Amino acid sequence: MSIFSKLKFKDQAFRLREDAILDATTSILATKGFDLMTMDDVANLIGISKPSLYKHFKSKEELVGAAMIRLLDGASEQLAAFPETFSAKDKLSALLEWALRVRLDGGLPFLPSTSNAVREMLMRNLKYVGRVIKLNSQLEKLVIAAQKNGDLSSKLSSDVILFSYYARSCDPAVEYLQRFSKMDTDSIVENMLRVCFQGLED
Amino acid sequence: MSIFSKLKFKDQAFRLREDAILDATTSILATKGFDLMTMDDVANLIGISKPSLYKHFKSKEELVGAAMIRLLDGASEQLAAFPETFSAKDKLSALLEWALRVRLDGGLPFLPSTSNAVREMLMRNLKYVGRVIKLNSQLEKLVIAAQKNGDLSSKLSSDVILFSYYARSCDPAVEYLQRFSKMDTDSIVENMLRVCFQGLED
DNA sequence: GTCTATAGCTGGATAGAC
DNA sequence: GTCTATCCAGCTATAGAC
Repeated sequence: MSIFSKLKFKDQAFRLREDAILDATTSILATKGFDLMTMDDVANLIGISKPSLYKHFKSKEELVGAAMIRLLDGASEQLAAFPETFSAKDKLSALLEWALRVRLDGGLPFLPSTSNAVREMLMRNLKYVGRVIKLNSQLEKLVIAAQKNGDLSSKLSSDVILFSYYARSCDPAVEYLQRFSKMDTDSIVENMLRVCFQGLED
Repeated sequence: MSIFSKLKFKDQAFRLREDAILDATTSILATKGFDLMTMDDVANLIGISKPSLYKHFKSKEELVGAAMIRLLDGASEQLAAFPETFSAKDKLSALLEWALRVRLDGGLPFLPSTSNAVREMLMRNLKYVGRVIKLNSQLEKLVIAAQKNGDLSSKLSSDVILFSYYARSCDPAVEYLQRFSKMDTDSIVENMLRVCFQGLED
């Protein structure tokens, strides 16, 4: 028992600390973005020194990659947990709602939407790319199924729908509404979903 | 004549060079973003030295501010040039189309959408803020008029519509479609406009 | 006004003591 | 594994020669 439990305990503590590091990283990424986030920021926020941080993640790229992977895994979990009674469009809507709430709660947007450099960096991270491909193929199937149902427009190609769907998960209108209007979280989410699926007309 | 024309000539050459600098700045901003754009990048692209660049713009912030101001002025010009036969919604649609085409042609997105730091920097630029306020008030009036017409939804607050409209002008789906699909510029614009106003359903 | 050269600073990453 | 101290590259901005 002794050795194994000790290892296990160490491993647990290690994982807990890594999770704390990723929490800090996520929070800073969400506010400052990749370029302005420094390793000192992360280390200071959790009260360790920079070299200690580098014992856990050997580069800034790897650290950010790990945070993004955790986010994608969260999305996959959500998707898997939706009841089978949900239609394809229900699932897409519910997942977008989850992503918007994560962001409104100080979390990350899915996509490094503006920065080519960040996207390219992530695309060199095989683990991350694997997660993206898996999630993307699931969502693509949902889009196509919803189009067959008539729940999403058949006048649009599935590419257009899928990319626009991704874009809504990191729509800057969310932050503008949070900052400049008096709307509460639920109203913002409700309105963003409506705009996504019904558009600005009607 | 001599003195005046000489001054005028110098002034003209100066303006031409400034325009070239702003073109270079715009192009680099569009690809690398603010944080990764260096003053060396700008100077090298137009073949002058960095100190010469600083003779024209006394800081990176001022340079980027000037580029953004020129962009906003372009938008205002467009808006003023639309025929009076256009409805409020026609104008909003045509202006969004113009913005999307500018971006597809390698230009800047309107908003520093992701980066708080860039937005805050711009908000310290009074000239820029003045342009934003002016354009915003024009667009707000158009939105409200279009809602009265029934051309835009009255179930949404004008804030939600306006912020979502801004967001569409820097929608990352544009770049994704340009990069990963085989669609041509006109099709991308057409689809983006449709998604903006009609949404993903229908 | 244009350049070369450099100051001054910041941030990613590491050496080496404990 | 943790820290202090430091290296080194790259960037903004400027001094000073021509």
